Amino acid sequence: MGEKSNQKRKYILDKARAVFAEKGFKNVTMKDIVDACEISRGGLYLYFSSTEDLFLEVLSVDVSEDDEEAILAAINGNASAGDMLALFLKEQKKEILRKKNNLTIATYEFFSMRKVPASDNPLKRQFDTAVRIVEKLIENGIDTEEFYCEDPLGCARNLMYVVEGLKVTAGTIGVTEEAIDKELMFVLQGLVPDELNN
Amino acid sequence: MGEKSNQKRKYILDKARAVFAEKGFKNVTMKDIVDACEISRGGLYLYFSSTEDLFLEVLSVDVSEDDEEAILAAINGNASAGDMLALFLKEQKKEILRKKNNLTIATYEFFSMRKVPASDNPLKRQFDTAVRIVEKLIENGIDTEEFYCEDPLGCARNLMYVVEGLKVTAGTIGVTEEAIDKELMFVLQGLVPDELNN
Amino acid sequence: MGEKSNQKRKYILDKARAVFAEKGFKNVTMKDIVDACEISRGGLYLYFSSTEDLFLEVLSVDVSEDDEEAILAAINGNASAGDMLALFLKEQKKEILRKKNNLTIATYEFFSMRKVPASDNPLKRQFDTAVRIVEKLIENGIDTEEFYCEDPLGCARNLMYVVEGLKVTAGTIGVTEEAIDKELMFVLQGLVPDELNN
Amino acid sequence: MGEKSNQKRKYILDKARAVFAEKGFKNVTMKDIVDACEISRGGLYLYFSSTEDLFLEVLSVDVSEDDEEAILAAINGNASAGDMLALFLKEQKKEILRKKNNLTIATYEFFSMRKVPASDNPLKRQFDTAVRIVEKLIENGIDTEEFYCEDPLGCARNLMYVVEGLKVTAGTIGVTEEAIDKELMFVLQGLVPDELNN
DNA sequence: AATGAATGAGCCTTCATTCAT
DNA sequence: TATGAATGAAGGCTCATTCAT
Repeated sequence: MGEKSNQKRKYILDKARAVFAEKGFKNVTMKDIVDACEISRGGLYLYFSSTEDLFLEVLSVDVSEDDEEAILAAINGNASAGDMLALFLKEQKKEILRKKNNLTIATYEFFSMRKVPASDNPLKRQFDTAVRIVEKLIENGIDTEEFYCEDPLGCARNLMYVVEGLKVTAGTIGVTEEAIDKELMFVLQGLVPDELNN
Repeated sequence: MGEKSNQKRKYILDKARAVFAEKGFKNVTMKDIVDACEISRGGLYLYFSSTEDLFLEVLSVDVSEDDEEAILAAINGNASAGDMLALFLKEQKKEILRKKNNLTIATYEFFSMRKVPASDNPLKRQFDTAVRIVEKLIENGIDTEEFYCEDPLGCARNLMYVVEGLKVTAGTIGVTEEAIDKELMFVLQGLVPDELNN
Repeated sequence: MGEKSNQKRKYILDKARAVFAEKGFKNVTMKDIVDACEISRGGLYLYFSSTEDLFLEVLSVDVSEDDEEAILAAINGNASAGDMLALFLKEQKKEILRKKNNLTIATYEFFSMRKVPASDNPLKRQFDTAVRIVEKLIENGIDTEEFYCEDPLGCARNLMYVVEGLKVTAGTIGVTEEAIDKELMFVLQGLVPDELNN
Repeated sequence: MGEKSNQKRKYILDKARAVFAEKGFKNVTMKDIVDACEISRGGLYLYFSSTEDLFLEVLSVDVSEDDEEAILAAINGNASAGDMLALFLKEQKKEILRKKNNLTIATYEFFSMRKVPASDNPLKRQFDTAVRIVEKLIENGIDTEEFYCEDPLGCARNLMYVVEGLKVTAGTIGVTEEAIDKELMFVLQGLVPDELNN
């Protein structure tokens, strides 16, 4: 039972994610979810009591699944720092570009309305986690002399704000893959020791 | 009477701005505006026919008032490049921080839903304009040897993406003034000739 | 004053007639009238207090202007009975066919909703008047041996019910001019002495 | 449940019919229907999405139930032509007179507003069908020498236009049963061989 | 657990009517 | 007289939520 109902929860969250990604937050109705899941109205309420409830859960699944493992990989990894940072940025790029599965705007919509204490704010957790990962990677790179940087934390934060800016731009103005590459490259350039830049 | 009704339009737009700033775009109903303006339902429709209509007008007031003069200042200015860039960033900072009057999230919401041809997209125009201004300022700074930078355009873009990221973060997670300063400083640091950095 | 305002009343009624003819009764708003007359909202209310008021007046103008003179013509006329009946039917046909000026449907709409005492009902007055005219013409025709008919009143009523049927059909299904001719001819046929029919 | 919801559809259509009969088409709001049915606003929308939708369904129920069987009766009947025509007219009379259930005016209103291609126009179909039935009956009557008529089709059409005129008059001016009898009798009179008329 | 019909609150929009000028 | 901005009632429609089965 608990098992079965857990499976169904996951099933619903998965479908709901797609709906939020497509329509944002406010435009999504319980009916949209019901339709996407092909279950009954009453059925949905057995698992989730509102779109807010659903959205928060969708987000937390996202964070825990995606980023936790990234953290582990970053810390336990045995690849070179440069390679790992490249990998990390590739993931970010994929996230920026993915059309049909991007919760960015829905997330902005959602959190712009409610005053969530910072500690509970999954958005903040996600951002901070990413910064810490990048910082770690840069430090590793400095140790192996792949990178040069006087302020790894500042640099990590700079990178993540740029990523944030790109995400939002992608969802509104639109960005090309080339534009993203150019932007990320610009930041990375600052990490490479001068003699290697030429 | 054209005069009077024009005044009322402005009054409504002003109140509406505050509402959009507080609630974003999708969460705003005509009723919200009506309540904020303390006018009748029918009265509002005399001036604006939908929240979209309202929002676009609010935006266009914004753009024309703020940015045009900034462009002029940048081009005709006789202050030093560094001062002018500082001034520009101070404006951006004010924009990022203003709580009760920040349309960032509403704007993202709005434009994430419709496919506006890039050329018509005020968001894009605003962004591109800002980048050009910053690029120009950096180039001036290089001429006067205040700055050092090998890629003024890339640097300008980097700065504006960071600003974009900060705006969105301010509207969702929240940022402190110190955090903004730190972030902008980090970028500026990269512009200062090395010998001056110490 | 009285003179001037009387002129304006007529002007408004004339414009209103066209509007009712085009849109029926219920679909017409005071704004429609105001627009058609190119006067102000408040101005209209100085003359008429509702669309009902307007419509009733439009109708009574219609009746008095059109039919009264027809009555006179019928009674005082010196043309032959056959010619006069032909003339009368030509008028009816014009009425049935006129697209842009036909109050039939509006009238049905209007009177189907309110219980107007028969004596006040302009629709009834109009119908009865027409029947009396036709009856009179038939009787004249019998006197001059142009017509043969044992029941002039019955025949007149039959004719007018057919006209009524044609009007309504014209406004809903649509009828061609030929169809009207055929129908009216069929009725007239019954009035012509047998020997003349061949 | 398809069963149950079908029952409710019929229930609503039945109540709606009465409302349309009383108020015509344009004067009817969804709220009127809701009140008549004593269901909730939302509940009605579960079954019908507009008054147009409702009205068309009310009409189609009407047509299919009433007229189809009349056609069959007319063609397969074994009664005398005179009896059958009398029966047919009795039906028409009932239709003309029924107060609480007469869709005539509503139907006129409805179809006067939209341009329905003649072939799709149920009003036209109904009229044409009736004419054909009457024509057939007259022809039968001629065969059995009950009737005399040189133009059965013309005569049938004349009858139906009179019926149409009577319907509309009943819905607006009002007619008594006697008036209807008189009118129909007048038409029938023309069908009876002269020697029988005396 | 699951269903989906039903409810009613709430927003949208239009329009008759008023009223200060 | 004449204007037209302003109001508020009324009807349209959607949707979260409940509940009998």
